[in-house]
Amino acid sequence: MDCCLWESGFERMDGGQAGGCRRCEEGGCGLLGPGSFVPRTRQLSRGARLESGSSLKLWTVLDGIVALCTLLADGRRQVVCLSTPGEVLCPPEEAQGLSLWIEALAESQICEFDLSVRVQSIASDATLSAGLFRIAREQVACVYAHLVTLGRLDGMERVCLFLADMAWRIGERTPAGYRVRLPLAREDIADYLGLNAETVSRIFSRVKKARLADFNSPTEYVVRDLEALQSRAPILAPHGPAAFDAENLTGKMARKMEVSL
Amino acid sequence: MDCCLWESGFERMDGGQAGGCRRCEEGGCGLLGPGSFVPRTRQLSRGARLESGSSLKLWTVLDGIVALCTLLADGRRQVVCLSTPGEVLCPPEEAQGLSLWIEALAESQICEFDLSVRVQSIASDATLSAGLFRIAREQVACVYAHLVTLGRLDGMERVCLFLADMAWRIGERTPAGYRVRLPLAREDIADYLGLNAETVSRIFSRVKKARLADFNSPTEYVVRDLEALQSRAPILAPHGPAAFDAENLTGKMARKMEVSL
DNA sequence: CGCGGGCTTGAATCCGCTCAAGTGGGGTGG
DNA sequence: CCACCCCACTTGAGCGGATTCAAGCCCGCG
Repeated sequence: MDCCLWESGFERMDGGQAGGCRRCEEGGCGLLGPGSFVPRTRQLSRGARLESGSSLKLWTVLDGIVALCTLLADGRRQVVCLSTPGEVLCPPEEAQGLSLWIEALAESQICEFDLSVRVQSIASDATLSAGLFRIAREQVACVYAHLVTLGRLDGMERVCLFLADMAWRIGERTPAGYRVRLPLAREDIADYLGLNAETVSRIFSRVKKARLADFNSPTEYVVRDLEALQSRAPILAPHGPAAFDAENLTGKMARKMEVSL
Repeated sequence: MDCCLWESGFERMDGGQAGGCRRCEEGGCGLLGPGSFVPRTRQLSRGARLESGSSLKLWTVLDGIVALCTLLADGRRQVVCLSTPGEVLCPPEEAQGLSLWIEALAESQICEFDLSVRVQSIASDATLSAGLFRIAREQVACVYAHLVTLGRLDGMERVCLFLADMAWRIGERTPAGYRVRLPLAREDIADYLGLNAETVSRIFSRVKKARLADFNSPTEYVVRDLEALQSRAPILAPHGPAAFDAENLTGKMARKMEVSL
């Protein structure tokens, strides 16, 4: 089953001939090329889990939102990273005795490639392994930023960064600003930010009071001034600048980077 | 300059013929093979920094201890990862606008490879890029564990995990237990653990009082019962099980992993 | 209409931080 | 050799932010 065939909403790269879809262009389908690996799409309902088991797998999120999760013995949970449509995941099976899994936080579709079926290809195909290296490298940079967030930012900063990041990733631009439909529960957000659900809720109220975002409902907010929100955190939103249109943003980014030195 | 020639203490893999040293066997020299890249050893005194700039570089720590650091605009610092002798580093230049650098936390020696000088090799050499993928992947697993530490463990747990991890990495086994010469300042430990120096000091005192470790001086401690120390944290020490002799540890690890599910 | 789950808000507690004072060991200069 | 200094570390007091526990609210659903 080809991920592009799964739903007609996903455009094929070449009009339907070879494998690969636009959503995967930068990810699985783009990297693995047409034909050599067989992708498989999966529909995940909220709470559903995927584990790579002992095999090396690669996933591209097509729709929804998924988390890479882990759980401690006493039930404490940590969301290690959040992935939104278009992003590629290739997580290790476990990290130092902590088992990891992919969990859908909302109804999601995901495209799966099992690389283990052709292990030699990985060792002998330079393009493929260079691509995997690139993916792993991006993941490293992303986790570093999140690690700094958990290690050094306070609650307000974490939440503002999260809201700005989500606006960039899944917000839709409207005349009133960025409108974001948040498909996450407070608990999920808390587990991502290293806080607890009540604290997240309280901080959302403060954000609202400070007019940094308007919450129309528990699952939707609008950001009028994304930069004001972003500037509340001393780190750039992980997915910000790339998704932003060029304008003078590069200059702004350079300035921020300078400051952060 | 070949890293093995730098100091006679580092044994060559093949008795001196081709490049590569034992310390690098699993890292730079082992991966890059003799001859194709020229390693360069550097002596770093405490506080010295290395930056990859725009080029892709790979470092193997030969001696001492180095940190991958970042700094926020207001001076908050976070140590993203700590590397001890034998470990390989290939960090991105920056993570979401946060610039990263390698900083020696004690007198250190490090072996550097500049991969940019032969960019095509990376794209066309499958063995090389597969090796880089493996390195990046290990780094991802390591950072995930640290991220969970910062997100969900309290001070005591973080410190116990740190002390156990260091015992495994740089402790020497003596009849009295593991003796560890800690070449780090309290501030550095704090920046690694997302705490502050005073808190680290206070928790060290608690650890001492609880007889989990004896501090002979601010820079040396002895752990009698490594397992007792380790069990204070609900995560395995990042570098623990591998450095531990086999005995029944695999069984214990399996049990822990089960529980953590 | 009642139920339940997720969200919000409040009160009390606890943990880590800030600020500040005190201690100890290594190094320098007299 | 000793006195002194300096810096890192330790320890204490008070504060503030996040958690816990608990109550109340909102909304969808049976």
